[in-house]
Parts: sequence; structure tokens; C-alpha cells
Amino acid sequence: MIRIGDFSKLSCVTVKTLRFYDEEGLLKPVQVDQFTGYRYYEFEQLARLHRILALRDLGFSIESIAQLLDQGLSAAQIHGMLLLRQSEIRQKVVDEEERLSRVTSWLSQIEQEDIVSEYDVVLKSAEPIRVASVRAVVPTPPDQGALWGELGSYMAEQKVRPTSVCFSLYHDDEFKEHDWDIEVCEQIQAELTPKGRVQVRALPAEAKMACTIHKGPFETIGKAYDAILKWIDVNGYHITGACREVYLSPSHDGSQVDPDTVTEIQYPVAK
Amino acid sequence: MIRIGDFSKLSCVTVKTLRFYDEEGLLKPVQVDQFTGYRYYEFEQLARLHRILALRDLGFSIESIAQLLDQGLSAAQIHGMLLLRQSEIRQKVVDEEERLSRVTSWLSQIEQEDIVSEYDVVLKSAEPIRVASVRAVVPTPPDQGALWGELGSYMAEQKVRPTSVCFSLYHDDEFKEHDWDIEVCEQIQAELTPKGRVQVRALPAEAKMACTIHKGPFETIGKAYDAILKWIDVNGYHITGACREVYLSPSHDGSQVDPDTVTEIQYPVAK
DNA sequence: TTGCTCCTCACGTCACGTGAGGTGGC
DNA sequence: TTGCTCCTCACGTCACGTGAGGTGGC
Repeated sequence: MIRIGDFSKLSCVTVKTLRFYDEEGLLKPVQVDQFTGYRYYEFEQLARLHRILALRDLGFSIESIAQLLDQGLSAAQIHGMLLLRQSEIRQKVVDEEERLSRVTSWLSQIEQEDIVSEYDVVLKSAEPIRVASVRAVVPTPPDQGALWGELGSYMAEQKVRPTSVCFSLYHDDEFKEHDWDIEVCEQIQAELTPKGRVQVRALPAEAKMACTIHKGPFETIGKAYDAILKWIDVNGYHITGACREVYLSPSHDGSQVDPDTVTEIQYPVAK
Repeated sequence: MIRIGDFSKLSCVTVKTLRFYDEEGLLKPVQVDQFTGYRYYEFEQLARLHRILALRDLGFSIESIAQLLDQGLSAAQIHGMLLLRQSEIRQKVVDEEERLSRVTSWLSQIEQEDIVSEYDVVLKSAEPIRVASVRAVVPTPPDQGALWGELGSYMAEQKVRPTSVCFSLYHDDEFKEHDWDIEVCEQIQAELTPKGRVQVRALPAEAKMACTIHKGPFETIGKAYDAILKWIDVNGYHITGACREVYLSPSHDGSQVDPDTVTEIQYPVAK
């Protein structure tokens, strides 16, 4: 029998950890002095400790290790648990590699421009949303004002107050000089009847959207698009749907020049 | 200005987290009602929140993010921090991949033998150690008894009690039928004078040793060697030095048949 | 008025690590 | 006797999550 300090050296496990495993019932010393409280271990117990370390290394929690060791699971059951862990670790490797590419993308941005970009891109999800919308081809984005007017009249006529969420969908896949296919949208709570060019439809949920925030007038929003499109490219994503330009400032009228304007650009993406 | 619930939906960050960031001073609402305590945010603050999320995603702690945002670090400083993070994440990917190979090795073991092996292999490090030893070529391992006798006499003559650590080093690279190059070792505390075949020397530290525990007589120790050698192979390691067979049971005399014998096999390894 | 939103405590998480303050063993 | 080892609390870690119990706002 050996004392906890020697057992600790033999196993490369700290004394604190051994005491913790004792408390948790994972590895009880074969004997505890009833007067001094000293813990005494057998060399044999190194085998159990090794099994604990191996399971912990695989990422099992202390509680599951305790169950696993005491219930004496069958080879088939352990096999199943290992398969599960295998896929979890694989996922973790994938996640870390994606994180790595995000770091690399930041680094290359700083190296190229010698300044930290003001546009941070993050991934979000979006819930399904019901909207009233007007879709049309207009010469350029600033010409969408008329569409907003049309939609606003409809909303007033239906006597629904717009919720604070409104945005434009840009349906073109590629950059255009002229003739942009734009859909202006207002979120609505209840079903409404379409009328004229105003449609009522539901947008599906989006699992992953790359998003960035633009502060300031629309004239300079091009920089935000540059940043997010580059991010999507460098991080190995591709665009899977229409871009949403969300007007976060209150009382959007489609032609703001207010310097306090805040706009969020959202691209549905996938790997 | 919007309330915390809406800000939470807009950002896909929980209300609890937003309150936590407020407490930590990371992201203060622009206004807090002095009677109700309600927090009010500006859309603009989404930009700061995005930066927080981006930095958190890269693995920075809340405290470093707070410093980073408030001190307005230069592009060069951020570049440096990102390089550091990059290498940390790379290391993590490597670690997880190694963990994955350990899981895979367990799985293949179970699939082949349809039972969970009693031999768990773990990695440890070893400190430098000073030993008195006798090295010789003997027909087979059980013939090392004479070497232990020689070493024991020397220890008695020098009037040093053996510490509890004694082991054999197996210097052969490959399996042998006959003529094993074996060195039997006793740990000693202070320098001693060599005499006859007894050498006194220091073994260097080992950064990584693959270790497993064998319980029971030496006759069945072959199974432990099979298990550890297979583990080393499957996990992509190679052996970098002499194998240590450590006799953990007290009063080793080199020829035990005691069923309570505990032996640890240690192979110095590297990737 | 009702249900929804928001608030502030206080405590939990996970696997230990870090002292403080004290005692046993050679 | 001295220094080393061991002991038991009690609290800290990290980034929030989980209630409990209560109140404001439409």
C-alpha cells in the first residue's frame, strides 16, 4: 500500500485530482486511516485509474465514467458509446478548422489593408417570417422608393401598423449595372389579402446567414458588401438565396441619407 | 431604441447573455430606466455586439475582449494576437485528431476481439532518475534473476535501502528468441561508486511514455505487450528508447509468480 | 384585467485548483 | 525537533443558464 503522494507520482495525476476522484466515488483508496484520514492505495488500482484517464481523454464526463465502470457495460454498449464520441470529435475537428479559417480571413484582411475592418461578419439563423411585399425590376437600388410607397399605402389601407422589421430582397445572382430585381418587404403578424402588386408570402427559415452591420448613409454601403462577400468567399461558403438588406433605423422610407442609419446585410449561405 | 428582448432576437444572443455583457461592462445599454431597470439599446450597438461575437468565436476570453475593445489596439497588435490564436487553434485541431485516433484504436480493438481489452494505454511523462544497474545479455527474460541478485548484494554492501522503484530496461529493438540485452535498475537517491558490473547512471527525462498495467504473473505479460505495441502502432507513434518493465509490487526478486504482482510497461514514444 | 416582458437576486455548471490553517510521521 | 506529507474546509474558475419571486406596460 502506498500513500497518496506516491500514487500521484506513479500515475502523473495530481493529489487534488485523486482526492476528487475519491469524493466522487470514482476511485476509492483501499484503506483510509480512521484517525488521520490518510488515504492508502494499492498498486493494482493504477489499472482502474488508467481506465479512468483513458475514458476522460475520450471526453466522457466524470459521472458517465462512474456509471460506465460500475455497471460493467458490454463490449457492444461501449462500442456504441465510442461511435458516438467518434462523431462528436469529428464535428469538433470540423468546427475548429472553420474557426481557423475565420482567423486566417481576419489576418489576410489586416495584412492587405493594414487596418482592422469595421465590418465584422457573424453567422446567425433566421426564423420563418411572414411578409407583405412588392417585387419589381428597377433601374438601380435607390429607385426602390416607389415600391416602398406602394407597400406603405397598402399597409395603411389594411390598417396594419408595420412592425419594426422591414427589408429589401435582392434577387439577382450577380452584380448588375441596371435593372435590379428587388423585393421590398414588411413583416406582418396575421394573414392579409394580396392586392395589385402587393404579395403576401412566407419566407422560410434560414439555418445560416452571414451578417454584417453598416452604419451611415447608403452611399457608402458598397464597402460593407465588399467585406461580407470577401468573407463568404475566404471562409469557403457560397450564397444560397437572395440577399436581405434590413433597415434597422425606424421609419424607413427607402431613400435615407440620415448619417445615423443602421443597415444589416444578410446573405443565406452554406458550405 | 429597443428593449432587450428585441435586441436579443435581432442578434441571436440570449437575454441572459446581454445582461451578463452589461454587468461585465462589455456592452452597456445606451439607457437604463431608473425606476424599472429596463435596458434600452440602439441598433448601432449591433456593430459592437458583432465584434464581441467575432472575438469570442476566435476564443478570446470576455476579459480580453473588454480590454481589446476599450484600448483600441493597433492593427499590428491585433495581428499579433490573431497569429497567436491561429497557432493555438492549430494545436487544438492536432490534439482532437489524436484523440480521434485513440477512439478509432479502441473501436478496432473491440471489433476484432469482441471484448473490451483489460489493457488501457495512457501517455505519461517521466522525470530524470538516478539508478544503480547491472546490464548483461541473458538467454531469456526469466533468466534476469541473477542480475537482480548481483544488484541486491551491491545495494546491501553500500548500505542503501532500495526505494520502491525498480525496473528492467529491455535494450533490444526487436523481438528475440534468445540473448536478451537486459539492464536491471534500482532507483537511488545519492551518488554511489560503481563496482564490478554495477553501474551508476542517470536516465534522462522522457516527455512521452506509453504505459499500461499488467496484473498477475509474468507468464501472461505477453498480452500486455501485444496490447501496448498495437496501440503505439495504431496511434501513429514510434518507440524512441528502451522499454521499462516497472515492478510495482514490493520486494521484487526477479522471478515472481505471485498472482497479485503488478507490473507497468512503459515505452518512450514520439510521433 | 390578462398575459407578456422585464427586473434582481441566488445558486448551479464542470473538473478540478488555490490557499488557509492545522496535524501526523520519520 | 524539523521539514515534509497529509488532512479538511471554503472559495475560485468561466461564461453564462436556471429558476424563484416580483413588477412594469399595453
